[in-house]
Amino acid sequence: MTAGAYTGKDMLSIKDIARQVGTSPSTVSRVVNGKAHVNSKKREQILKLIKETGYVPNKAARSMVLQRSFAVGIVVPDTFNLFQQELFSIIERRLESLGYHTLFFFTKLGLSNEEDCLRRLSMEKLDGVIILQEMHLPGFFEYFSRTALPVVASTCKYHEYPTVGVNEKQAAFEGVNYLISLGHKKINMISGIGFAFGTRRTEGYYEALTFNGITPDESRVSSVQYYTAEFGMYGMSEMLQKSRDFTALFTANDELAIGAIRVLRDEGIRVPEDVSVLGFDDIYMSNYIVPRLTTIRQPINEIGEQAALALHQNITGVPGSAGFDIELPHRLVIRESTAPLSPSTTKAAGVYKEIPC
Amino acid sequence: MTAGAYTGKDMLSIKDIARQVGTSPSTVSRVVNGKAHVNSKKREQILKLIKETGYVPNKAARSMVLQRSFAVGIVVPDTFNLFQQELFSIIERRLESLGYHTLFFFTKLGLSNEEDCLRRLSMEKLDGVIILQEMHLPGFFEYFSRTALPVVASTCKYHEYPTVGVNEKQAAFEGVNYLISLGHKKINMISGIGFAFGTRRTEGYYEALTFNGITPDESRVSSVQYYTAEFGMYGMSEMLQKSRDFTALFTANDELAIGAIRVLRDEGIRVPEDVSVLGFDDIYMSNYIVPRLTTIRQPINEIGEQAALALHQNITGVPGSAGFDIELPHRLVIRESTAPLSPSTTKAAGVYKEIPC
DNA sequence: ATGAAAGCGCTAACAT
DNA sequence: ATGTTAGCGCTTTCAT
Repeated sequence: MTAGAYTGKDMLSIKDIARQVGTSPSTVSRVVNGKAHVNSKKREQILKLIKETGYVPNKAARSMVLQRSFAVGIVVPDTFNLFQQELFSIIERRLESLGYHTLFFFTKLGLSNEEDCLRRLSMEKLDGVIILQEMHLPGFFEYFSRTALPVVASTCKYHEYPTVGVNEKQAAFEGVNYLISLGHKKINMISGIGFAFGTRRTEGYYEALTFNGITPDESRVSSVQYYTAEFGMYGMSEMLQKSRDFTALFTANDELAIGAIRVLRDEGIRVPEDVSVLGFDDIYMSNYIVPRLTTIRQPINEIGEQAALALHQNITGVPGSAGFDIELPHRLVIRESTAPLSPSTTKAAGVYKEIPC
Repeated sequence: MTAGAYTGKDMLSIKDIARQVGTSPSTVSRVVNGKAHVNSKKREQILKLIKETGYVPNKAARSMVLQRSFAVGIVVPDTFNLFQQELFSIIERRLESLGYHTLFFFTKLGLSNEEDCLRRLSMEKLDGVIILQEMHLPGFFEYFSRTALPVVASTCKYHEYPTVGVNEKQAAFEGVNYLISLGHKKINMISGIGFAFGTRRTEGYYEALTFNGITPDESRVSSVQYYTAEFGMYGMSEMLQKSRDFTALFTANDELAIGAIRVLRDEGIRVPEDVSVLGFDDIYMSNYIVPRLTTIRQPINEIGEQAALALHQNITGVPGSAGFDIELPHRLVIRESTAPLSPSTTKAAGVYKEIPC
């Protein structure tokens, strides 16, 4: 079998390097992997040749003997919202700097879709997995356990694996509490279905009301199918048809808020003069839209950073690093979409100071 | 060397399956790969066992003997804008359905960063590469040529490789032409540096002016560092300090437009009553912000679809498929951020009908 | 139709 | 310090 059989992938191997220097593959391997026990003159020589020829070790071969892939999987929902997209970018970069490749696993809701995802995931000998959505197929957990695969969840909780994120319920609680402190009592909420984060945020909403002696009213809460601006519009439209008797709105994420504001505007309802709107996440756009969105900020950089790091530590077995949940601080970012109840006020009052970004 | 040496990754191999069925690895391999020449009874038996045990072939091993990775790389700029993020998602999904994994390669501007990117890229025996930004390091092209790696560019042009996207210059031309048809003559532009797409769109702007007998004025054009809302704000602020004598603005992408509108608002300048704003890309958000953005739509789904498909065809060597640029139709989407020059008019006039999304 | 054997490029254990 | 050897899991001739 000669080289001619291949389609031009004339990549040179460790043997080629060894031969050209007049040494053995083992020595070259030692040099490539920065190991000791190699004559420094020979080392220089090899390094030089590697640079000249542009030799790079074949990952598949390495992967095979080392029994690892240098790749981590990241499981993301098919409904990949802006916050998750931003988070993914951060995690990906951090992982990359730690020497991993990131393999994407989009998953649609539904067991059969998850099955497909698991099948693909298990073909790779992944070094670890980061999860941005809860999976419901038992096979996942079985696979993770059986293969003792390091797993960390982020912005969601998955079995006993460590998770990094904010305390969403508490954050929502504080956000709604702020709305109440502004004088609002008739506070509606738009949430979504399918993911637990919507539920946790809704719980915070209910608790804040109860805590302040306001009787929660389920008819004030609407759950839409996806956490998108489009569905924020649907949710708001539907809500307005039922009743206009509310002065504030809390949405489970910023995209829903953006859609809701859109409908409010179209209906001639002013934000924040007539209705205050509070989002969650603080996606990049929230600071640029009209009106600038008041929202609960997740420290996305830290979350991504910590998630990547936690996984890395789990993979490399840093002692004492495994198994701990990391709760990062959220922050209420007060901008222009919320205002005191008083109908004459135009802007968010000076009681609360804007927290610098 | 017994199994106990491993860290719990007790994955079974093709040999295990073979032994349990009482046959040879070759036969199992044939079954797994759906090849002929295997007794149908034995085939069933093997298939059954595979399902029961959850056996999946080891990709690294396959990769090694097949001399391919089943992975395609996608090179994206470090400044990963919303349009590119959306496009990436689409491409990733399509590629996934074609049986590839997608490996991310973020690249910062600058030769040394590109070098690093190339080094990582060449470690994988990629089946192909999709490029969303021009690379300037000659090493890339050398590597692609030498290894005869299938490459397709999207939303950018790279050497002689096929590209899929819209005719940006023409699209910008038409957009600005629309602004002019609305009566605008004093049309400013905010573009960005670093990527050729900004240049192409700027060219279209200049040509439209010239075409309509308006003398281009370089002081009306400002180039900012990044194509983000934040820099759209910077660009607009700077512009306003120089002169308020313009009635329309064209931005090189939607995010710049969003930032520019933000500043206009803050300055009490109404959009579109005082200044019409036209974007480019039609990112998801553009249809939900206040005011809804008039913009030039790139058919993002088709672009992603075609890019993935073109690469796949190049990889599998579909005859006659290689080397052709695919130009997809753009479309001016008229929403609320543009209006006729007449200062009394509030909304985009009825001359142009809104094109349905 | 099936099995034996070679080999993909690399690393690690074992000699020397 | 360095080379030899075995083997990671798979596919693919080549026999049979």
